[in-house]
Amino acid sequence: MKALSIKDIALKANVSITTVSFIINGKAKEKSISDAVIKKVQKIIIDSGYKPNQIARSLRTGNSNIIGLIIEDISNSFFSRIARLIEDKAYKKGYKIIYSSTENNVEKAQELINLFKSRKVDAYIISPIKGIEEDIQILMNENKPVILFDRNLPQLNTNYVGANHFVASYQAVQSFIKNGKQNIALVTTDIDVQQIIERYDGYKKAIVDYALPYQESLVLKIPFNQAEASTIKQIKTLFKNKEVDAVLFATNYLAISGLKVLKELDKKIDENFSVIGYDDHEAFELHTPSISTIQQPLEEIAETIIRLILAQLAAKTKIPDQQIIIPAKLIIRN
Amino acid sequence: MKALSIKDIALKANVSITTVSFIINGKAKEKSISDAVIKKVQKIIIDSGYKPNQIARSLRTGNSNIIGLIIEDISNSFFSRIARLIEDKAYKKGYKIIYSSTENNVEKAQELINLFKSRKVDAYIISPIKGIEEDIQILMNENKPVILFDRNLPQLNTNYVGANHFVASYQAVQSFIKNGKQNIALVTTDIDVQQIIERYDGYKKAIVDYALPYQESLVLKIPFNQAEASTIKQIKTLFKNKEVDAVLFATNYLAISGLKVLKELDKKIDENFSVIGYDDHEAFELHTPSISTIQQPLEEIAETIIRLILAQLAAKTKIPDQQIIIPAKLIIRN
DNA sequence: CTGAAAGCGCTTACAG
DNA sequence: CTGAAAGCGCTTACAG
Repeated sequence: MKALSIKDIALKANVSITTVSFIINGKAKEKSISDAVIKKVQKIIIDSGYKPNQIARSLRTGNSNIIGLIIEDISNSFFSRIARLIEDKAYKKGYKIIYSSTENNVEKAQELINLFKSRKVDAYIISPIKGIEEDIQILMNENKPVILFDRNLPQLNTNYVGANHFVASYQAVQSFIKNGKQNIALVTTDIDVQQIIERYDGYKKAIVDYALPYQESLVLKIPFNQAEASTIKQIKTLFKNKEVDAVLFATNYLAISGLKVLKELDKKIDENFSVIGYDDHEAFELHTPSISTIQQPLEEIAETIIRLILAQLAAKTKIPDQQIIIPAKLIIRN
Repeated sequence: MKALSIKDIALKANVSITTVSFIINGKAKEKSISDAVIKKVQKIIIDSGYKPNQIARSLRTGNSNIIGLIIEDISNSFFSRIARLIEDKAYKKGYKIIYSSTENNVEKAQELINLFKSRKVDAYIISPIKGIEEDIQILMNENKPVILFDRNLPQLNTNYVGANHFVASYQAVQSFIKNGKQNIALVTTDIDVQQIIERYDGYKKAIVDYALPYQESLVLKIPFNQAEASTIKQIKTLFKNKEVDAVLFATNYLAISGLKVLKELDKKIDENFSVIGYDDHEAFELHTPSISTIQQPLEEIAETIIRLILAQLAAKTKIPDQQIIIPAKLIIRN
């Protein structure tokens, strides 16, 4: 059973396909098609259940009403929540999302960009990784709207939407210090991206500002993509260091691993040992005791991304790129 | 800067676009193109960075190498994990995924199916909802591969991959009973889909088989899509019923809400009060005490879905639909 | 007020 | 061993 085409509709209605096309695209008035013809054609379209072939339309017009979303890992709740919000908002404006996970792998990210390019996506929302600067620059040269989020690539002059990680982690450490903590650890990843480096910088700056000794041994950089068992082992070693009286985790999954370690070690979170997580996670609030965390304003980030994208898509000429930094919020739970 | 087309490559290589097309599609040998020409054209393609326009290819061939994934909500970790696994496996076979969330809304699901249709996706993976039987039947009539997962639509004779929820919830209740529980509650949703009904049926059957009184008042059917605050209120009322000594939650998010209630009420999970969750969640293991749960074998489900899809896509003729029921696992943590 | 025709970038049956 | 041409289903400049 072959799908109907615009030709079939034109035939049934005894008009040209031009006329049908104008009516479908709401240009009937503008092209002064008679009301009678409009009515007739619309009825036939509805009765027959005809749906225009978007592929043909894309080939002709060069755009697709699809926005490509490239993220690190859809199964990470930070990304899946953002994806859902972006999807909702895009959908309301008539755009669909194609997404894919890079797994933090440069080759996969490049392939994805090429793939999206060959599918003629109208715009790109990318949580980028180091090493794809050039590919992104090419997109920009082709005048495609590109919005980076979560992570920025400082070499690039793109649109960027992200949280202020430096300030957030500074404040987290500050709150530890104000509660009398002296040996504050940071558990972070070894990936070399700005938003992770900022978290480290904020941590270090707070330590220094408050005249605490900076101790290299309290900073644990977990290799990205390693099995959780190894991560747990490394964190365990850190926690066995009796000095540590507070820990800031730089990502939610590291915090989860850390909490598992605490559970295994039967080490309590109390006035002698404090924990702050990142990006929030349902497990944080439920944990006994509840875990304080740094929350990125997901709704606001998604909203801003879509706003920028739509502005770019609507603009006839290139609008200046914007770097939008949104404050993250330290949620103290105890 | 316009993208290169096959014409540009043909021009540069001084051959016809037919020849270039054959080479791109690996039909050069079969069409006995000379090695010299193949080499020359391939070099030009690589040097120029030419990528075929997939939109044009799709229009011509009628397929897209895209699989449409329609789920309830990507931000639910059950779905985002499945999505990630499906994406990985599909990607390895050269297929991309477009996904979208239905939010359990029939109109949105219908729109999505139409949208995917108009984009000529090659196959559909759908976590369906009641009310789209007809739309799915139409896809099947058009001979498009369709795999339902998570939820089945019994009226339809489609491929289906899902866990055995009846047995799983039966076993959960059985384990409560063996531990001497007498007043076992079920917190479930009011959505009228098979996989939820099965969980209820398994619960009830176990109660009856073990000659416990079935108590309507211990079954809480939470309206889908209501604000969590209302859910919490309803669960709170249930828990204040002093009789309840065990609870089975039929979904992970209901269990999360339930755990929040227990925390608020300061009600302990111990030998007097047991809890089993569903679908697992990182918070379950971390919880104090750890929460037992029914785990669906995500990897196996994703693997099976992709296997069925690829078999269908490879088949010249329609292969019989299969209903594959995979056992779920009761994970006891305490 | 409406239509014939070109063209988007491919694939492939047919011809030589 | 290789190419000219039709056609996938649309949109739109042009003509009347």
